[in-house]
Amino acid sequence: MRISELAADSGVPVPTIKYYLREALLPEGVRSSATQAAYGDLHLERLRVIRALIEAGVSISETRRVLAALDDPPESPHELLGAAHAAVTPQGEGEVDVTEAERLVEALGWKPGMCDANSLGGVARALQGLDRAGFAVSADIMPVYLDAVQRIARAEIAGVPTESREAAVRYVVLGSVLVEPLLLALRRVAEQIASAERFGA
Amino acid sequence: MRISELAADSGVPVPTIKYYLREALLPEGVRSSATQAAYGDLHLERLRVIRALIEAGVSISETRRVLAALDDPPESPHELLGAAHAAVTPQGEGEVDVTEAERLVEALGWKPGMCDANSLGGVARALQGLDRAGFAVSADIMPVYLDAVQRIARAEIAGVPTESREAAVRYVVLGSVLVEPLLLALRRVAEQIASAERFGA
DNA sequence: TTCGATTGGATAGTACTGCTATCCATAATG
DNA sequence: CATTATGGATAGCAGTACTATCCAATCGAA
Repeated sequence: MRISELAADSGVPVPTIKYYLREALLPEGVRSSATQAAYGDLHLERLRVIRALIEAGVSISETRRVLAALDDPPESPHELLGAAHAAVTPQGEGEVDVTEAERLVEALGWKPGMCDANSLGGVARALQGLDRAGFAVSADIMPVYLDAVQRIARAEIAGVPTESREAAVRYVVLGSVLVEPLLLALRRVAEQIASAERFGA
Repeated sequence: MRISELAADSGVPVPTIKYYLREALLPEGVRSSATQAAYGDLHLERLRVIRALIEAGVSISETRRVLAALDDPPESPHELLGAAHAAVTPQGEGEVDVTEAERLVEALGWKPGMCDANSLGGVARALQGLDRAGFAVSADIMPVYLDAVQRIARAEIAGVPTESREAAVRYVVLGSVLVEPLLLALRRVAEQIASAERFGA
């Protein structure tokens, strides 16, 4: 497959594909001469993953890290999850106090060292953002959040396919990243429905 | 309070405050002369909300719409929620097929017209993104997602304060937007814990 | 009252991101 | 042999969130 066919099949313009090649999101094709390279179905598939990640709001550099995790799977699925999360979790600038976050996630069975520092920092930064806006999450609702994310996470992790490592890699990396917009969108719809139920349409 | 005090108290540099004034995120102070204006605690509070929204990844124009919803609350809390969601829901470029999304959210008690088209479109676009990446959400997990977001939404809507309209406005607008990073961060931590439980630390 | 500092207002510049356009020598193709 | 496509390089562009500079007016301390 030549680059123009790859562009036609994927719907991504040739200059953009060249850009992804430059940015090392897409591996180079097999060179057959100085002005020719052949691309295969793997390139097409990879291109679709790239587009999905970028449209989901993942930046180029994060996408590169996610793809690196896909290409170079660590030993255990657990480390893989960490790599995928590290690739995509926004790492905040300043220091944050994680003690509140630690206290919170103890309800999930958390113990020190059980998850990477940056993920915990993400919780801490989210709490900080709410706090600085003067918004307090009520004590009634936080347990609901914790219970809900625990149900989600357990079902997701229980569903990790074990027969093939490649399948597990795909599942964990894409699942943790690409499902985020789905969950947020579903929450919005659910809020509107619950609101209609309570306040009337 | 002068602009320099506002900057000192909020931690936001003066040129940035000027920028927010230009962008109409922050209302002007009370002018006492051609080169003097007084800012009050409302400005300080507003500034904190602006920073929280922007740090949560909300763009300037979305922030402006969220603040407009805060300032100009519609009749019912239900419409308010719609306004907040419309302000902050990314509206995709192309057309999407929402029939799959409709079918999905019927499990939440959804009926035609029960939520605004763009929120449903958000679900459809998220599904499309997953699909194009070749990632299928398993039939076992989707019900867990639906159940989890429904629990979350019901608890949130049940907690809407009714005694004061202003409190309800704050709750709905900030709650729907600023809690998003918290939920995503909690999910990541919960996934890591569930993963550690299943695969060993 | 004088003089440096501050303010509002305007305008322009910056850094970054995700492309997009153009050019070129080379090489495949009809 | 003329047309077209390719890889590679470089430059440009549009959008976003600031940041910097300048100015005349005015405040406020000496």
